[in-house]
Amino acid sequence: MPEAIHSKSPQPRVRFAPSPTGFLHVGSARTFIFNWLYARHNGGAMILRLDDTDVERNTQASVDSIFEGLKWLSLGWDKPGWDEEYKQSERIELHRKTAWTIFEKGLAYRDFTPAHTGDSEKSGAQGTWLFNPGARELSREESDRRAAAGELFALRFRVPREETMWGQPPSAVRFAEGKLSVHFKDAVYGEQIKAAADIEDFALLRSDGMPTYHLASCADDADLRISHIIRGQDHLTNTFKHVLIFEAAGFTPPQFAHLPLLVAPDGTKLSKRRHGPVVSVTTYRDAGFLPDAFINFLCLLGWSPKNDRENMSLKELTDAFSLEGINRSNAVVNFKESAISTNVVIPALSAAQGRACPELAEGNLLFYPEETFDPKALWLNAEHIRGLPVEELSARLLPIVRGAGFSVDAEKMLRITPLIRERIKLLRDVLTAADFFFVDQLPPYDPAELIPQKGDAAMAVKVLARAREVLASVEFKHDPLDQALRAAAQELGVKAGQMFQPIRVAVCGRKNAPPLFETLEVLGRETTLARIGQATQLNIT
RNA sequence: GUCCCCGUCGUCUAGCCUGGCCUAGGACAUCGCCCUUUCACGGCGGUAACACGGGUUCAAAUCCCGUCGGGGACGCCA
Repeated sequence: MPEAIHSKSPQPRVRFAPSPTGFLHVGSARTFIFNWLYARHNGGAMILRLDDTDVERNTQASVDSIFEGLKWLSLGWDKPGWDEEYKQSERIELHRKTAWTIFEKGLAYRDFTPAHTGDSEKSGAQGTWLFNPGARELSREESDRRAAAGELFALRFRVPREETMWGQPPSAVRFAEGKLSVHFKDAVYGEQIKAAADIEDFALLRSDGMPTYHLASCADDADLRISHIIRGQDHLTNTFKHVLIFEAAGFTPPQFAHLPLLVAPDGTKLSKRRHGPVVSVTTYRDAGFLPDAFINFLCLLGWSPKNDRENMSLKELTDAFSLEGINRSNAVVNFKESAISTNVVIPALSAAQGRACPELAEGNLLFYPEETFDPKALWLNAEHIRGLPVEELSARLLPIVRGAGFSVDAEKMLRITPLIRERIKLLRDVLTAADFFFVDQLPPYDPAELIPQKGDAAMAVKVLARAREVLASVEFKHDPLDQALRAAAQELGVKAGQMFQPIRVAVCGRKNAPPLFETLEVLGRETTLARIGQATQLNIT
């Protein structure tokens, strides 16, 4: 895609800047989606940048996981290119340059105080700390001398403490009623004001010379000419610091839009550590969510088109999206807390199928029960599944069926698909909804299931015997089957339902299944007769 | 602790800015009925919310103040 954006251009440039310290979770995914939607709706550009300045915690596995998640979403991005990203770790010189520019203006200073040893780490309740005593007042000469002598220091931002500090204060810094304050306007949360006395002298460079997140982020956003920063609300208070950095470095701060947080049912924000794979994007993928359904679901958390529309395509979402539709209160992703710990029960699936699935039986695959997912996400996914053309749905189902160890050809799958389309919420449900189409031998079932409603064992035997005769000669097409079986029911003096039930159980191995005639049609005469034959051998009581 | 943000059915939300049309609308979930060869889909209906307390006003979910509750940020992490 050609670089056609000028700095004065009205076209927005947004970015998604995850830090690779874990898998991509649903909260980050939503941030990505909102940025993408904003860019697409306004004909702007979307940039991907890895904020990887934390060498301690970054892992390649995280990078891979993030890409895996984004790839599944299939939305893509514009810069630096598809499957490419900016890496903060490769732009450190730019960050340093920005820091020293601020320093030269006298808006940052060297702090030679040794780094915190980490004893008061957990408390997080320092509250009133603003700067280390003595560090701020150090003369430039003294500062230069100690630095030249090789003393370690952190570079700190000199947050304005008195009116005269900034010679010509930018509009973001105001003085009123004896108090200095920092201002910015958030597209979602409105006018934001914070007293400078409540902002500590945060670090720009660490004593090892590495930039901090605040510095790197702002320097990059300015350099990449980001016009709108759309991110989680957990950054709302940090934004005052960012505004200060932008102004001190001589940049115009971009527009900000903070998103309400996605929280767990207990109200706390989603955490990779606490909630684990339950909040991972790949978990949704593996369970059989359609990317567009997942996107649709996430969009509805914290944003509304305000017209009661819920089931929306990507195109509709793009057309409808606007920052004005974002609300301010946190949204709960309604998974069951119990799902967090019940994620290693794959044998249950095989058992339900009554068949050993080579891969699954190993017990290595994780299985997430339905409660892992928000009911609304499940419903939306089912809606999207029903909205898919049969060919496409079938093509998506095929690899799942094969992956579970069954062999089906595409043609048969295409005939099965319409029969289960309205009966599955997740793509993986194909394994439990259509299993009897795939196996040669039906798993054992309770013979009592063969007994029809308001009937007895004798009726089941009678029905099965007659069905066998009828099905031996009738054409295996919906209408002829329908007529023949109904006629047989009448002959036997049983209700249609009482006729169909034993047959259904005999061929499907259970009571709940797709419509009978369509099922028989796909199964074919041979399999049908074999299964009914087997049923008649059972001891029905 | 300090600062910031938020508070409408169980959940996601509309309404709030520009008070009256709100005896608060929709969706999911849940319950019941209908359709029906089972299940599902679909249709119809039910239960269910303006956190609380004061103001302002003829009139407040909507405006103001307070209380309580929840969340977030306060690091040489991001």
